[in-house]
Amino acid sequence: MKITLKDGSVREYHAPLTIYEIAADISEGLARVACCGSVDGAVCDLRTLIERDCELSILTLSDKEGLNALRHTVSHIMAEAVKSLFKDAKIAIGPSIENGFYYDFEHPPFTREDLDLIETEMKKIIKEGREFTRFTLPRAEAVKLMAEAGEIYKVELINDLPENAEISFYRQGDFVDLCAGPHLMNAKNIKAFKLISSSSAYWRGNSDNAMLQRIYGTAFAKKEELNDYLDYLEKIKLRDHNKIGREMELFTTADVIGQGLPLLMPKGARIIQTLQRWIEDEEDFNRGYVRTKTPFLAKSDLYKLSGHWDMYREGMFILGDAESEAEVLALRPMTCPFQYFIYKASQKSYRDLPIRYGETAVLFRNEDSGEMHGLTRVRQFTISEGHLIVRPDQMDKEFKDCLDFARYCMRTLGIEDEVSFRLSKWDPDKRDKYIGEAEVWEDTQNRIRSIMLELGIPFTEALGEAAFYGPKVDLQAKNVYGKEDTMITIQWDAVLAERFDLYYIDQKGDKVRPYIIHRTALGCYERTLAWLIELYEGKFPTWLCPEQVRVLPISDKYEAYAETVRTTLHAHGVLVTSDLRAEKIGYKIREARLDKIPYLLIVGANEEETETVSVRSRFAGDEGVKPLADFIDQITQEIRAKVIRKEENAE
RNA sequence: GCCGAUAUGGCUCAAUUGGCAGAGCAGCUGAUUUGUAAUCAGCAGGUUAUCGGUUCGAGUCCGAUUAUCGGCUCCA
Repeated sequence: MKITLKDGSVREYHAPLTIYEIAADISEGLARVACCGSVDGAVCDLRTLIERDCELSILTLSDKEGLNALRHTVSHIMAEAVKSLFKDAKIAIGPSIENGFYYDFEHPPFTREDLDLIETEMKKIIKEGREFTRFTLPRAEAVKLMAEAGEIYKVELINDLPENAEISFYRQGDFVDLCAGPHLMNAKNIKAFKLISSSSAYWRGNSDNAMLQRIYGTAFAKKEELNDYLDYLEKIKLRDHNKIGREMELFTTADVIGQGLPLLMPKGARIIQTLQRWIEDEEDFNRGYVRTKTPFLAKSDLYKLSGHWDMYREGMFILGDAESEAEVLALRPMTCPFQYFIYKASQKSYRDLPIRYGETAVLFRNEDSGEMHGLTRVRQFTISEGHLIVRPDQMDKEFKDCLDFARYCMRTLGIEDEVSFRLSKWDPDKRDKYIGEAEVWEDTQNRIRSIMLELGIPFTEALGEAAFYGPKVDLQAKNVYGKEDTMITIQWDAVLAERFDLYYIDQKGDKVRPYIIHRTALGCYERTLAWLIELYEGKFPTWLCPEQVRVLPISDKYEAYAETVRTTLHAHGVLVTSDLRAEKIGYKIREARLDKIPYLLIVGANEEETETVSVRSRFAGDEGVKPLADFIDQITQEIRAKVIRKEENAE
């Protein structure tokens, strides 16, 4: 057989060999660092027997797949350690994940002390240099092996494997685990690992199932890489919007007000106001939107019509008892049906379309109590919501325009590279979660996919992430902890027009159903603010800054000019605060307190002493909306002139 | 909703086996006039999240509630 290697060279063997043996044949050093292989592009265990011609890469710790194999192996060693320390623990699953690995156990909650014990035990195991061996069993014997060991979760996994699946196990010492691999040959190569945290997780991610205990850990090729990662985890917490957003007095919460109901303080409200004015102006003056203002609540009848009553009732705040009262009101979890009734208020011609309704809408969603988090997950939020009522022939263009708008917003905020696009599809196996015909779903998803491809936007596809009425494009962003949230969503709805009996009159005089696009421009302002805080570490672009200039008076004479300085800046729309205290502390300006303010205006008694100091060198996104940098310089000149003039008059 | 943890001045944290709630920073007042992470002195600031219990006595022990955090599940 002929084996083509990564570098293009070809090796010939006459008998079947494992990947490990081939690696050893290439060089002993390669065999030592080999973690797994890639056969014709598919990741394989080193123990895989190669029997035919193929393209083979030997993957090491410098490959992503190799590092994953290492982490997966460490997770097995952790399971072994847990089993040897806590005999009653039952093992569930333990994969490698983005920055490490985890393993789920049936066991009472682990404490940090438990984790330290487990770590010590793992080091012992690694020092002993366990060999990892692989074997397979027929289904019946596999079930028997795991059942006898009392591993009920493994039995369930085996029973759920497809008919023809190979059932493989890995053994290290006395520890045997059902596993598809790949794994390292030996524990010797594990140089750097750390158990990070433990928490609970449902078996198979289903909240109806048993609650298991998950231990998260990570592993790297080298100690330094591990330490760098741990440092990074510490450092990243300093950007947490929930921490610095409160410190910066952008928002706060109060026990008596309730969970998920943050209070935006003057500075936070100012940022959101700036964003909101920008979006509304952009929509109304540049993108052909018309504004609506609709009620915060409606009768349950409306939500029954929209489908929310059946599909989303748990998520709504219902006022009154729906069981005993004939009619109850509910706070709105979205704006869609309200805007549909604005459309329906008069008969529309094909000439009227597309109609683009925009509303800065306050929405209410009754999230489960454990879900609330800072500004990213709240029970009341404000969204740049819009619904476009569109003729079928206009649909592609309008959808593209919505995408363009979303990208324009990201670009203006200077964070275009921070978002990823996701085509969120329905799950055909869960028909009860969706309304509408299967063909319509498939057809719509295909159309969105081709639009994305045509625009050359890289995207991923996600099953079961669609809205109940249609597939969508989501712009996803990660928070400092790596958790992903949807910032912006653009949804293609081919079914609700029917439900609400929306139509227009076409050229022939017939009634035709329009399509609907549900979309946000910036998503919801609270979440977007949270995300901006984290990305900019609170050091916002000047145009977004709630405090753009701080005046630091350094002269006793300043009092006389305070009014001049303030009114001049205000007249130019600059947000300015003055720190009269600075007068007393003289020149001692503490950077720690000022690094989130773009400009300091140091005002002295004369020209030499009056100047702006730019604390930061670069302001991402400033070009996008309002170039304040030059502007401030210009104003400074103006103020200097006034200050000097006033001084002359006084004399 | 589920599992775990936490809750002491504006912030960060002390308070021994249950025994007088304390410090630094921030704030205020005065002094200092010095160009970017800390000048000096003084003052003020807390019903220890809330409610209840045990006790001669509770920040500390017990229970409930509320909120916050880390996850799971769910979602913009």
